[in-house]
Amino acid sequence: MARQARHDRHEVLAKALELFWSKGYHATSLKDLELALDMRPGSIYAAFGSKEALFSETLALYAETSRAQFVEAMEAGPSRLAGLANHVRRLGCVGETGPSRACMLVKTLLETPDDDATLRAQTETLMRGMEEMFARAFREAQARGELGSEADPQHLASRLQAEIFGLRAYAQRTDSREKVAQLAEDIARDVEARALA
Amino acid sequence: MARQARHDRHEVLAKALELFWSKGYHATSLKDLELALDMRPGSIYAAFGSKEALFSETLALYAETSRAQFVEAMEAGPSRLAGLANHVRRLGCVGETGPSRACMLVKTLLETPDDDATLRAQTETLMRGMEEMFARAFREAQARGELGSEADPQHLASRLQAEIFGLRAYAQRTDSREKVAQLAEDIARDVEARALA
DNA sequence: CCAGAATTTGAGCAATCACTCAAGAATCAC
DNA sequence: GTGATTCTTGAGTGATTGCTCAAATTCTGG
Repeated sequence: MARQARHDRHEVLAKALELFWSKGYHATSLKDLELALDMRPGSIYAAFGSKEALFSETLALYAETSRAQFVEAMEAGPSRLAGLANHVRRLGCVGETGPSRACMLVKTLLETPDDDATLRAQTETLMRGMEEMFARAFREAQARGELGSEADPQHLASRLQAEIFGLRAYAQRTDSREKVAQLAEDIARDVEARALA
Repeated sequence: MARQARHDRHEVLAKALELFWSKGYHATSLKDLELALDMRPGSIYAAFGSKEALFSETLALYAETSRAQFVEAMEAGPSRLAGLANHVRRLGCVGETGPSRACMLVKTLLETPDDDATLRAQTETLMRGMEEMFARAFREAQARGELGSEADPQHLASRLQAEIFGLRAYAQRTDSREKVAQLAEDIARDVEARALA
């Protein structure tokens, strides 16, 4: 048959994710990638095709990881609204884990020029996916009677996503984990406060 | 004496602002600047010293413009809280004016690598300045009895800034001006709702 | 031990990057 | 006009960019 690959694809993607998330797409050079992945340009291109394609896979991995974290937080909560609040509170504790505090999707959205339609479309799709998960959680909360029937789950989802965007961008600004945790607590309380008495 | 300069410095800065705000620092090349400013590299460097220095001046201009808009919104409102709400509602109508919907300070914060201490420090300073203006407005609202004495103006300012970060990042995501305006309205109402009856 | 398939290597490609500088052009006082 | 001063020009700098590809390497089946 053939020679076996030296690198595990998933591990390589994880390393690339760390680098891209930390530095952003434009500021990450192939030299940086060669060092971080311990691969020479030929191998990188044989495996992923281009810097942009690698970044794209990386972004998908990020979104999938985020999704998993959300599901975990939802399952931990006694109710749908509590699950959402859990998720927000956990986001308030960033910095111990990831290479950046800000959401990688937001970083990508803000640094992607208008003319790069492909990457922009992918980011938009992944963001809509996240928002749709929030919307579903709110819808289920409504169906379970946690939420009043006059509430608009889709709108609540948009609002929550915007607040999370803001929380994490602010987290990138400040060094105070305490302050970020406090902001997350505020948002989580607002979510819980929508519950019917 | 000497030859007079062909370009007005302020106009040039405004053009550079538009370009940098639209494309981001890294994605903007000197070729782009030469075209947008109608200046050759020699003139650009004679006038500003470096790409980074030009960007820095540009960022300061952006912050100053934002500050002026905030002051205008505050003066338009019958009260401090109303002024803050005005400001938020106006931010919900972005897209008609600027080259990007997202805040340039946030874009810069998210694309600036950790090792670029200078630019990071400038961004942080400008952001703190904005937050401080919010804090002062809340403090004045408290002094005027618009706000309960148990409220924490500094914290309210942080929260508002995070919400604005999120609103504008979300605005970059969606095409629906209507949705953005709705989110801005939500935030504005929350500010007004803190008023004592 | 070998033929062949799969993978890795790294020198090197054209293009672009931010930037420089000697020369030319424009405007002043006289 | 003339000389002095300032600004603009644009070809060209070395470095770096994303990327290629022929050769070397490492594996498998027979």
